[in-house]
Amino acid sequence: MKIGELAKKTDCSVQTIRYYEKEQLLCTTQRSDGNFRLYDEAAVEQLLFIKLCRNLDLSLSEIRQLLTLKRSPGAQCDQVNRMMDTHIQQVETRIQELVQLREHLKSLRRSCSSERTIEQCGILQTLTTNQHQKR
Amino acid sequence: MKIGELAKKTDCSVQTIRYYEKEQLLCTTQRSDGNFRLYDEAAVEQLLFIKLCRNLDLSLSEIRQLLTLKRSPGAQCDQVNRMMDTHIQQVETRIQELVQLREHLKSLRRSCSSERTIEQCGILQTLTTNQHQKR
DNA sequence: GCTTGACTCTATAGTGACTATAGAGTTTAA
DNA sequence: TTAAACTCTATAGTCACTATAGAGTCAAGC
Ligand SMILES: [Zn+2]
Ligand SMILES: [Zn+2]
Ligand SMILES: [Zn+2]
Ligand SMILES: [Zn+2]
Repeated sequence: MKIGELAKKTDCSVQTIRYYEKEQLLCTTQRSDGNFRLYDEAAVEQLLFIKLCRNLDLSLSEIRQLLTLKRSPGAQCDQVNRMMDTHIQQVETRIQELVQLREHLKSLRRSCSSERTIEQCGILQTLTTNQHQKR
Repeated sequence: MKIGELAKKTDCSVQTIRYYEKEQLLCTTQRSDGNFRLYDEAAVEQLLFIKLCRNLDLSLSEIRQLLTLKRSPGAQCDQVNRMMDTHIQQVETRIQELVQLREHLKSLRRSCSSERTIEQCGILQTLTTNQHQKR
């Protein structure tokens, strides 16, 4: 199948597929006489695997590592598990940061009502006067 | 003061300051004889304002809008408030996405223990076999 | 055989918010 | 005077794409 069909089957843009090839995540083994990329079912599966990993927010470099590991079936799981643990930890950290940010934003938002002018704006005042608290 | 001193005072890198100038967030009004940028206390305050906004994850474009608003003190607060509300909503959405992602990652992680080989890896199996569930 | 349209190719630039160079010029202190 | 420390501009890199431009390929219909 040609790249357009692979794109449709995997719900992935044609440019993205070519980008993954450039990034060594998906190699095109065959080309047609007219130099068109040709793919088989294994390519569909590999691309779907990549998509699932991207949905888990794994980076392309992490996915590349996973694909390499998949090709050495005798190896131990440690590396996969460590990657997952690190990844989960990063997501956890980001959630905590965002929760704090949300509370900060909400309290800032409470310092202003719509009827005011910019001059009296609690939000801008807070953001500005904080700067003068040098002690 | 020169750019290095401004950088130290605001805990901001020299390149970032120059970048903000290029992005019209901080204009350099004066230059020395040797073409060095010169700043005053107002620049320190503006840069600190920008930093506070960045800590709130506001985009440079949003900060540019806030700076413009700050310069028209008679205007109403609506625009500021709308920006904050939108921003809070986006943070909220992102938190929910990440919480779901975390749960997904955790359940995936539970499908494997370190003693296994890649061949038996529950994580890789889940990511791979999902692809065959075409119905 | 020819045209039209849909597809594909490569190469390049853009996104956002920086960071990191290279290669030049300026200032300051010893 | 010379060395170090600073500054200047311009350019490229980061990440995971997305969007062009300009060319070539292919299949159907006339
Ligand atoms: Zn990761
Ligand atoms: Zn306000
Ligand atoms: Zn925003
Ligand atoms: Zn495993």
